[in-house]
Amino acid sequence: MPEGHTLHRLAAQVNAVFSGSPWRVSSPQGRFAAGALRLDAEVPRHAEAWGKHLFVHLDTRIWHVHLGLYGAFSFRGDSSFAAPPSIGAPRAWTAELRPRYDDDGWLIPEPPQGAVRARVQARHGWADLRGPATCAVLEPGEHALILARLGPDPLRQAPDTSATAERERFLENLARRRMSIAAALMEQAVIAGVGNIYRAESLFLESIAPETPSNELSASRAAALWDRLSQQLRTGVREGLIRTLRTEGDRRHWVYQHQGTACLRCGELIAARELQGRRLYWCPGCQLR
DNA sequence: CATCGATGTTTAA
DNA sequence: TAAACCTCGATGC
Repeated sequence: MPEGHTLHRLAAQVNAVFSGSPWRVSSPQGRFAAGALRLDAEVPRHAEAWGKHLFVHLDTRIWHVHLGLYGAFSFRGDSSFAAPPSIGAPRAWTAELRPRYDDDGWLIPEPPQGAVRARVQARHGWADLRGPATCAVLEPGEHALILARLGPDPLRQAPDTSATAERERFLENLARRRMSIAAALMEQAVIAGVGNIYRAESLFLESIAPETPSNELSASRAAALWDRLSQQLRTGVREGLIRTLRTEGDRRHWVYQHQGTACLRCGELIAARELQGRRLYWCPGCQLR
């Protein structure tokens, strides 16, 4: 699940269950032992997402997490710990917890299962982080450096404000590149938070051929693409999954992972090919140059 | 038990 | 362009 919507959801969840109170941080796996010690000594104040990055601001330090392709947080706790089982890559379902408490009144967590890079505990529950691409305590200045390399994030813009500076930045970023629009949308410096599913689904719904050179897309179509992605990401945050297709059944996408089947709009067979190491999906009938 | 693939990114060649 | 990295669930023998 880790496209931008997942990280914004995760930030909200971390704020809901951790921000403002002391926590206990450990690294059962051991690979984040030194970092965990530094985080354990401070209070988490505020979590925020920028594109696919999560930052948790503590008193003086910042915890940086990037889930990569298959990282995930799993949450467990007693009835007052309101959290979904997992945010990130799909994880196995676990049985209901029988809460027991220590002498300080803190919930006693279960022994960690598998490779838990970081465990953060609150009084009534905890979260386990597995498989992140990045899990680090930032040095001064690193936060700003990471943000400087990110393009505009549609989820950090007020919705329904039509001509915004953020959207203008996106149009400028596209106009400056000769690569295909399909390649450009995956560049986090062009637009932050878009991944393989949103790329495929936004280009399909805007009827844009993926190989169209980024700088040949008209300003009006580029603006419509931003608005489309903005709306899709917002739906993703609201629903907790990527649904770009409204149907009665379980199908959630128009083209993503539907190669070889008939396009629901025009009947042409949906195509797929490898582009820079990722699968690209599109409808050759709807997405003409 | 082995292999593969996944909503990602960086580094090396 | 390819490989490396982070982890685990699904699939295949």
